[in-house]
Amino acid sequence: MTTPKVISIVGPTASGKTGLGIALAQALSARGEAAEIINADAYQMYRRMDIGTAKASAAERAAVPHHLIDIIEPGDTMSAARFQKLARECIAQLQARSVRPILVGGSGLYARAATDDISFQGTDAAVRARLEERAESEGPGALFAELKRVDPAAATTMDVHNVRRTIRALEVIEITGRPYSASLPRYRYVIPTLQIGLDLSRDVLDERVEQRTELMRKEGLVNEVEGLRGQLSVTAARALGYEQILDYLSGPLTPERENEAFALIAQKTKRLARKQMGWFGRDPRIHWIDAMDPDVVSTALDLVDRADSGVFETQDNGVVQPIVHHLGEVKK
RNA sequence: GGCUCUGUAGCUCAGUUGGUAGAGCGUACGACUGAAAAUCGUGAGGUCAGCGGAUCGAUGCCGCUCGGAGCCA
Repeated sequence: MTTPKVISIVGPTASGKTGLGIALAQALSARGEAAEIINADAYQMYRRMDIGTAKASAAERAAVPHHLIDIIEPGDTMSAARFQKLARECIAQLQARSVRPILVGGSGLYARAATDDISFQGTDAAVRARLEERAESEGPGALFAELKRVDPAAATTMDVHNVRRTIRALEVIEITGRPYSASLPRYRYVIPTLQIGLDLSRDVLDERVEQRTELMRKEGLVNEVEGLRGQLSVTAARALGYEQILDYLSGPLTPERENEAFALIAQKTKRLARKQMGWFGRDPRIHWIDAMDPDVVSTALDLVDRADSGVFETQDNGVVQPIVHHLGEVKK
């Protein structure tokens, strides 16, 4: 018998990924197959950032083991490359114990880093610092012009104003001596995986986002952020929800400003959901199921069985047309 | 009731010494490999509150109407 496929649950924020992951793990173990969860959500890796990142509750985590949650301090920074290493080690360890890994997370790049044919090229603080300095002194145009000269293919996938990505591309070229464009990722699994996407219409999603934002407020997001003030890394301070509350806390604490902060969080969360829909909607290998379906778990279980039997192999190699789904559909 | 200010994109506002308008945010669509809840690109959207007047021509000038804000009574 071959190793069962890794399950990766993806989809926009507030679509129910956490709940489905846990329910699926329980359903699998109910029929004698051990399964545990690996978090693939960039911000749930930070300790003490609980409410705003919508982590699984203590009870849920007691019911099914979770990995890669609460692994760094709020002052630290995660990266896709570091996550890739951690996630692959974790997958290997679980599989060695005959436990099926269920990846759960909405950070598209992270989910792909775990299972796809992507290799990160390393980084060099000195090289990066020099490039950043040049961007300051010579302007982003000069750097982009250089990228265009040394790696025209890479230059076409970005923009003059995107300094961050331009710097990264030049850094990789300098470190490896090869074009940045030589190592672009493809939609190809390196670890056999079944991706399950949770799909739902925009109006339902928007409503769920609003409810969840309100819930975060009631659960004490403001207090949580207040307790973390001054301890957050640049990255952690940009987390959705945290950035807005930090801004609120830096001014007069009026009810009006608090309302505005939460309205902004809901608005930006909806935008994040749309971005995630776009990112995941592009991957032809994802098998979409209706998040509102009362039988999501059995539908997902059925997908797992079919994936294990190999019927998706052709499609998951990107040969077949993507499955029809209604991600991004605007209800008339 | 009187005086002053004010009404421009979904929101906050620029602007035109009269030649039918812009920005930021939002929104839609898109790119994306070491911060990815990041970073960045493109587009849609406005009878410039309404009506009338003078003008070759009004969003801009004049008058009235309607709606805001403030001051004085």
